[in-house]
Amino acid sequence: MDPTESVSAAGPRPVVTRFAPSPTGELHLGNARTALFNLLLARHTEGRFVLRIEDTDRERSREGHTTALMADLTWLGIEWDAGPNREDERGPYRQSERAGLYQGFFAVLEERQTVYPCYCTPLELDLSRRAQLAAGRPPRYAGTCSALTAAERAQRQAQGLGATWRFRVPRGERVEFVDFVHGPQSFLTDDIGDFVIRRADGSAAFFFSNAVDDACMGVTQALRGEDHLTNTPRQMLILAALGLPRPSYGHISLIVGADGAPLSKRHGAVSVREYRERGYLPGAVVNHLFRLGHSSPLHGMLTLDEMARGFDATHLGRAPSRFDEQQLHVWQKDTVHRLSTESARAWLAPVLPPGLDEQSASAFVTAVRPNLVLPEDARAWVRIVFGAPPPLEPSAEVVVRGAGAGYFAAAAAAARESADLPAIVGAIRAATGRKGAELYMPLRVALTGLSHGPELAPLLKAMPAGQACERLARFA
RNA sequence: GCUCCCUUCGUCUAGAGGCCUAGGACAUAGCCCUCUCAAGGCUGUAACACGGGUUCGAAUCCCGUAGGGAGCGCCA
Repeated sequence: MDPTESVSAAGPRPVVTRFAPSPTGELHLGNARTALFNLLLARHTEGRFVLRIEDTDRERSREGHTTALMADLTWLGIEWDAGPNREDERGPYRQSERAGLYQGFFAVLEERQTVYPCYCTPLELDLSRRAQLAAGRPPRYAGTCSALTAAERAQRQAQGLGATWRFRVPRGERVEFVDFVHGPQSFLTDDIGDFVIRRADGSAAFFFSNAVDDACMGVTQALRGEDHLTNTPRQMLILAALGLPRPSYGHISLIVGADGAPLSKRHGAVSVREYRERGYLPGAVVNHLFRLGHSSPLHGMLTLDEMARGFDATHLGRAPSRFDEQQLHVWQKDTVHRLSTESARAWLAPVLPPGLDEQSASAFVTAVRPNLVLPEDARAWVRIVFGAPPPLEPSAEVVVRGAGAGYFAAAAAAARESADLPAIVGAIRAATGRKGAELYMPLRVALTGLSHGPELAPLLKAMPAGQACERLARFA
């Protein structure tokens, strides 16, 4: 089936996708990919992409995380049509501001008696779970409070026990749906315990708020992490009980580390922020994510628009994909090579010598950029170009000695006139008759201390006035 | 423990029973170009997790095994 086509009685509906993070931490690479794919899925047609902040857990949600999350998405170039800072009639887009709406739908469920109050304490529930696990059974809610009489409820309430509200899961039924990534799915309701949809403090729990919001916001495709796959029947049950439409669901596998284990701190950086701080560019990150768990006949660096055009939800992979930093490096290198001089200068600003004028900075950036992947790679070249004359590595020593004083006398004389490579090389050639590597290598080595590095001509131009001449004269 | 998901070159993947001697991209190796590195060009190495079926024919369908992952929360 084509998931980009959602058909209702009224005909094809425009696609609405969403990214619904909870602001309990930094934007994880896996979530960033989910956001990207949802954006692309919407943009592939003329659909809408919405950002919804799932901050119903007051203890763990922090406003700072929401701000950071949006900043990271924006940095990646992921822009939403509606969200916390772009409210419209379907909002508000923070769940913490939707309590009234949840209350309304909750009242419907209460009236239809598909929910009931549960007075079990966390301790009791924990004990029950352990006991079931120990007995080799699935740790499901035992149904202790499912058949309480009005009198029993009143009694518990009188004892001052707080109540959560559980959804009464029908017995002996089958919930089926077609996951647009994994294909047909079928679950037995008997495997699902009655679950909490309203916490003791009155707030809406995930299964409930998430499902209700998808319906209310007109979401047509819910593309999310595979960790939600087995939870989907619960949400379908809620939506069905409420008579609300459900989106079609698609679940993408999680991103794992190089060792195949779930991406975690021990793999190094896992958040978008960390990559940004290390100097990775958004285009590189996004191009890498685009290929993770998704295949496209398109090759090479793509813009978000090109990705959107080429995005194909039928080509979403089912297997977990590894986040391979080596592949990210390839995209990063490519991105760096394509930067305009101004952008490259800004990108390298943190490692450039303080107070360097714009023109010198541009010359430097132009010279070294082809050899960089990350800003830190430029540090060595900053030292070589702007610092004290670099010491010669042993092999370089040999090269310099082999060239002889006459070589460097000619070189220094020419360099005194200008930092123009052809002119300097021409003078040396005339004086020594050397050519090829014999001609160039002593020059490189005397100037940089190394036998490898960026092209000499731009490097020469990047050096402060008189620097080249000085370094060459050392060996004359 | 139970339920569910997953397994093709190093990596991302194409693959819907014969078009597969398994294709592509990146990585990698060699060569060319070249003052070195990078870039570019050319050529190469490299995979169907395993075992059984079904079939004239299986990467593809079925069963099992192994390995990985998720869910079963007053987290989302």
